[in-house]
This record gives sequence, structure tokens and C-alpha cells, in this order.
Amino acid sequence: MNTLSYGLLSAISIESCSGYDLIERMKLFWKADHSQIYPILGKLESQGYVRHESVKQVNKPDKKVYFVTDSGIEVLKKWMAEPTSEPVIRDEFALKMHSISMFDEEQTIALLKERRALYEQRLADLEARNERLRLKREAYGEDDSGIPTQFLGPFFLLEREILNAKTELKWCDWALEHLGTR
Amino acid sequence: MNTLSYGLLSAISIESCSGYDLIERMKLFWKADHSQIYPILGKLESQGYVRHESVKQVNKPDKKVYFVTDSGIEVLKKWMAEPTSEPVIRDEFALKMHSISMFDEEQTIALLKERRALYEQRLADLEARNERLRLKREAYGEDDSGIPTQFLGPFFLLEREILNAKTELKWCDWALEHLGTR
DNA sequence: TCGTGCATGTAAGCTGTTACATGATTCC
DNA sequence: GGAATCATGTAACAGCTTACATGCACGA
Repeated sequence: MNTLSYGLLSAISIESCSGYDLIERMKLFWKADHSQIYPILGKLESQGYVRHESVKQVNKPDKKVYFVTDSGIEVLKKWMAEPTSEPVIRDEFALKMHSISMFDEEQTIALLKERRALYEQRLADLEARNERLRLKREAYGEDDSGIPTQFLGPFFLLEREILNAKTELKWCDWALEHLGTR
Repeated sequence: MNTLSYGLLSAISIESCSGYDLIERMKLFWKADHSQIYPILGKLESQGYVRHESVKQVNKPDKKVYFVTDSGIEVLKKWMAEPTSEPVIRDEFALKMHSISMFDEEQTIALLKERRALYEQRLADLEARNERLRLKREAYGEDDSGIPTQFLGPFFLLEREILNAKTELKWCDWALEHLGTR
């Protein structure tokens, strides 16, 4: 059981889903390819932490919908009580930004504008996710606070990613402005 | 030549330094252990992109100070013109936050407070780095805009990390407040 | 004397990426 | 007719982590 295994278990525990769905869901906080996810799902199943049902779809291939078992929930709870490792960031943009003194100013501006576009796209994706979550929330029925319990985590995390994306955009604008006034 | 190799080259190009120094410098945007850095420095040297001088120190072990060669600068410039890959984030905290519905509220609060403490520490580190950079800037002499060219990248990036840390702290407070009012 | 910081290095093993594979449907 | 989306899987390789290894100086 590595961190990704727990992460997949954690995601499935909120709402049963397929491996394909997990790729999309994980994307926000843990980069993982399908070639990593499918084998782990197999292992989780052989360990008895998840099970799956094959679901037929119209005009789409069948999918395996995974759900967490009682023993899966047990290991999830144990993991959550253990120390949490620090976030790992690997950002090639930052490495390039580091030595902009090697660039022409035009190239630096291009690098920053590309970054800006990336985060604008990301923000749009996040807002779309937020809307989907709102609809799901309504479908499941709201509790006192307006958020059904199992969607509280995703709600908090989406808000966080939106704040982060907005901060990144602000920083891009600040940097571009700073270059302009040099 | 992988991304980290270019990253090290990029960092050395701003200011010659040892492998040990690079560990500290890289930390902000690209997690890398010394066991990864030292062998790469050897490869960069055998390829002729960097060279080193052994420097004796008082009450400290000798160190190898690396500097970039002309051919190193050439490959750096080529890399900078190539497409930039998207940032990779792997954050165990987010995976746990995802399924807080499995937690007691107390555990969730503890998780958030731990995160808050981490980023408060990080912000303090960043402010300290900022002060060190300011002193270095003065030592090297300032240009028209107040930032010597080679430190413009680090200056921009530090500002970005400070904004990010402050945003994370704001989010932690918001989440804790939200839990309190449920 | 024990831990921490400075400073460099190697090796084994686990994790993650890229490429190979298949196949239906939908949109341009 | 070709590209994109949905959906799942395997294999080879590259990258990263953990552990092993050394040694001096300094403070508690």
C-alpha cells in the first residue's frame, strides 16, 4: 500500500466510480496515469479493500465501478491517523523562470503569458467542476450546512484550488507589469 | 539530460555554488535529494556543461563550487525555447482532506491545523530567504529597476511562493471557520 | 557523548512515465 | 477518413526515495 493506493481508496470512498473516472478526479492533487491506476485497483481488489461491478453503458464501452469494502474503510481510517508527508512540487516553469536573465525580455513575456493561459484554463475547469459538484450536492440532498457530508472534502479542496489558481493569475499579471515598467 | 539536469544548470547559471547549496535552492520548486543531485553534477561535468573548483573552508569540509561553461549556457538557452511541461503536484494532505467524511471533526481540525503550521513555517522560511536575497542584491549593486539582472528570476519566484503560502494560510483559516459554524 | 549541520558519494528498490495494445462511437 | 472520447490493460525504462557510508566541527 503506497500513498496513491490510499488516495484511490479515499476517492472511491466518497463515491463509487471506475478507474477512468479516478484519473480525472485524482488530477487535481495527485498526478497519476491510467497505467498506474489500473494495476493498483487490481491489487486493492485482491487485498479485499475494494470490489467492482461491471456496468453496461449505451454507446460507451462497459466500465468497472469500484466500491470500498468494510476492510477498505478500516485501512483508510488507519492511514488518516498516520503522519502526513509534505507536498511534492515539480514545476518546470519555475526552473525556467529561475534563470530568465538568460532570456530576451520577449521570451520571458511569452513564458509568463503561456503560464497565464494555462491557469486561466485551469480556473475555467475548476469553475466547471464546482458547478457539477453543486448539482450533485442538490441531487444527494443537503444537510444543515448546505453540504452533504461526503462532499465536504471535495468542496473544501475545490475552493482551495480555485484560490490557488487566482493567486497564480494575479502573480503572472504582477510579474508582467513589473517587466513592463523596467 | 532530464528536466532536473536543466534545472541544476539553470540554478548554477545564476550564481556558482556547490551541490549542497543546490539542494536548498531547488527545494522551492523541484523536490530533489542529494543522492539525485550529486550524480547529475558529475554527468553535467563529463558532458562539459559545468566545471568545478574545490574550495577550502574554515571549520567546514571542502566543497566543490560548480560554474556553467559556454556550452552549458548554449544548452540552457535551447531548453528554455522548448515547450514547458505542466507542473506536477503530489499532496498527501489533499488526498486525506478528500475523504474527511471518514474522520471525526476533531481529526479534521487537527489535520488542518497541522497544515496551517506547515505553511506558517514555510512563510517564515520564505521571508528569511527574501531578506537574504535583498542583502545579496545590495552587495551585487542594483540596476535601474532595483534588481540586478541575474536575481530577477529568484526575486519573482520568491514573491510567487510567498503569495502561494499566504493563500494556503487563508484557505486553512476559512476551512477551520467553516467547520466551526456547521 | 549525542545530535545537528556541513559536505559528498553509492546502491537497491519502489514509483512513475512512455510506449504498445485493443475497440467502439461520435464529431468534423 | 481521421481525430477525439470512453474504457481497460501490460511492459520497459527512466526517475525518485531510502538506506548505507564517511568525517569533521560545534553546542548542549
